[in-house]
Amino acid sequence: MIDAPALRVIRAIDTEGSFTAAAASLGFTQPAISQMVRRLEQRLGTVIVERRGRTVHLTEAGQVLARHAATVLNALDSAEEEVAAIAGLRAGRVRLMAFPSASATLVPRALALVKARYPEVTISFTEAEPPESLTALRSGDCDLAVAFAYDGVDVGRGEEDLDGFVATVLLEDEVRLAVNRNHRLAQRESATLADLADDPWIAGCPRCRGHLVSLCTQAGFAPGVAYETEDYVAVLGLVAEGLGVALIPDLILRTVHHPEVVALPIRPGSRRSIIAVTTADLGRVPAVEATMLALEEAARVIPQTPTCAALSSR
Amino acid sequence: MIDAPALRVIRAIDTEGSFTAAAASLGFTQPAISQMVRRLEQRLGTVIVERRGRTVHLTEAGQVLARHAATVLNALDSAEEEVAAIAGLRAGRVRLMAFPSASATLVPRALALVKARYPEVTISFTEAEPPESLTALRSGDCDLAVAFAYDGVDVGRGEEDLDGFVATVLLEDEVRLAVNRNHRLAQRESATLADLADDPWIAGCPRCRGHLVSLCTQAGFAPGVAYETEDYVAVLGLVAEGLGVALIPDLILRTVHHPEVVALPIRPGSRRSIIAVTTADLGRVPAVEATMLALEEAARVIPQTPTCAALSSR
DNA sequence: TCGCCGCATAACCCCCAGTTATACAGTGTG
DNA sequence: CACACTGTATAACTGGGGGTTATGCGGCGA
Repeated sequence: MIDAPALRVIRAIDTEGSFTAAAASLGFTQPAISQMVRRLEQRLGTVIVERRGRTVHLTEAGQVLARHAATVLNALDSAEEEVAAIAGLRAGRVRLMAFPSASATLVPRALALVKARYPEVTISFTEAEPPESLTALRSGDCDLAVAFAYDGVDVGRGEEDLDGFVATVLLEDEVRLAVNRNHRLAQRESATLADLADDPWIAGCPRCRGHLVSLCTQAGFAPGVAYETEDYVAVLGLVAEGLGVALIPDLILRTVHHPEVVALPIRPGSRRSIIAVTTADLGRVPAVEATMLALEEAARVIPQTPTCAALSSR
Repeated sequence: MIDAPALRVIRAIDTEGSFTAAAASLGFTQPAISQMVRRLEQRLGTVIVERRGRTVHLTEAGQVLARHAATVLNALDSAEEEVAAIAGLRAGRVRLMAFPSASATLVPRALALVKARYPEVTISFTEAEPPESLTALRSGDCDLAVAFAYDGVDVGRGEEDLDGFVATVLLEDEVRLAVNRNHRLAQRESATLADLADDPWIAGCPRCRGHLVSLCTQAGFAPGVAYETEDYVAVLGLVAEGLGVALIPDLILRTVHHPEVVALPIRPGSRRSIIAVTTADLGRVPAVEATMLALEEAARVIPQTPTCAALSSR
């Protein structure tokens, strides 16, 4: 019935005082205005402008329209501006979730990068292990998740999508064996899991434990899990006390050092991929995209751990 | 860029939860919604809805649009409603101007009629003699004027328009001669102006005075104007005191009676037309039109004064 | 009285926004 | 595990709304 262009015309007529001037101010020709007014009048069933000789004036109905025109056009303008701000990274919000050990270096660095480039973009950050973060992503409570996948089993690898998600590999994280420095294997250059078939094991998060069991099974034994904790600092503490051995991603060992603990490469090598996950649509939201790029950039600064191949050729 | 239909669609998607449901609720087909969203997205340069499997959700930008959609659509709705109210005579304002003696019966009756039929229509009323009321009409300060025209000389007659105005004759008002009941002509059935060439005259408003002079000139003399007042009650008072004679419209004599005053028909008869004047555009404004009709109806209740022809045949 | 300025109208035309038809993807269920 | 159901995306087509140019007409000022 009434549309925005019509209101713009009404407003222009009101302020300019003539059809011709209104047309000029809107970039139209004069007949366009005449027709627009006529259409609107016969649609509304009442006169909205009073043609008095060479000048035109709004009738009461026209003034009603002009009054509401301000509201409507202002709202449209601010909507457009706000969306443009989001599109232009002058605004926007990203709900980021990452697993605890990514929170240590990768995420803070990426957050800093985004904040430096786009100060108006706000990123809310929640720690969560991959299963929860992916659930949150699925349910719409999260825009971008930093997760990890062990050796391509847990979730898809590379640029592939998992369950409709889009995942980008940020970096590869070599899994190492953590033993007490007095452990019988502490001086070795590397170890196989079979060497530790009888040691008590300390398991991390459920997925990590799953990975541990899987690797040990491949090595021909079932690990005796003596302790279980999601906190890697605690894991290191347990190892430091000589209470057991553990598999710990290299990324953790770079941030949490412990003098009593020695980290050995394992053979065959095992890695986890640290990935950024989002949906195809959210990946195209500017703020999310920018955060994604910042994560990739932050990951690039952290040197990749030597690959299994490079390790064995040493 | 952003238009009202698009906002309607966004809102529907938000509330309905799917394109199909939104389409159904708006009476569109599903592809229409798909295309609309796509268009909007590429126009705005950002993603608006996140397609997650079988369900869709608004992104941050989409939520911004949905939020403003409420403002815009509400404003449009209320604008439409207000205009419809004006068009349907459930609202509206008429600025009416009438000359003093019309205010006595004609206008009050018309106002009452309008108020009874359309209680929500408000009529503001200002007394003004024809020249001022027509000026106000021309300048936009008045929507409808009740004026008078002496014998088709002052302003156009009948349905003709004067200066782009539209005039409708409400009633014909016979001009009579008012004399003191002791006047030498008081017992006559009628009089000619020539009979009163030597009497002192009492003149009314400027236009009335003009008319008096014009009639007397036709009768071959120049009237001696002893008193001049715009107030017809005062005119009658002067006549009652025997201070002079006056020409007074019949309409006045019907409302203001004075025992000392006798009103005689004059020969040749002279009348003034009481007309309702507005512009072509304003005449199509429902409230103005309704008031105009009410004026005509009110005039019909007041019996026409006998015409000059009927009088002379008596 | 003439000329300029501004609105109205007619004829034309293009593009946008719908429609139908159909393919494709995700999600439960036998 | 496959199938059916439900929902979105895409393609091709079509109609009409809304703009343009050209022209007429009326009011206002010099």
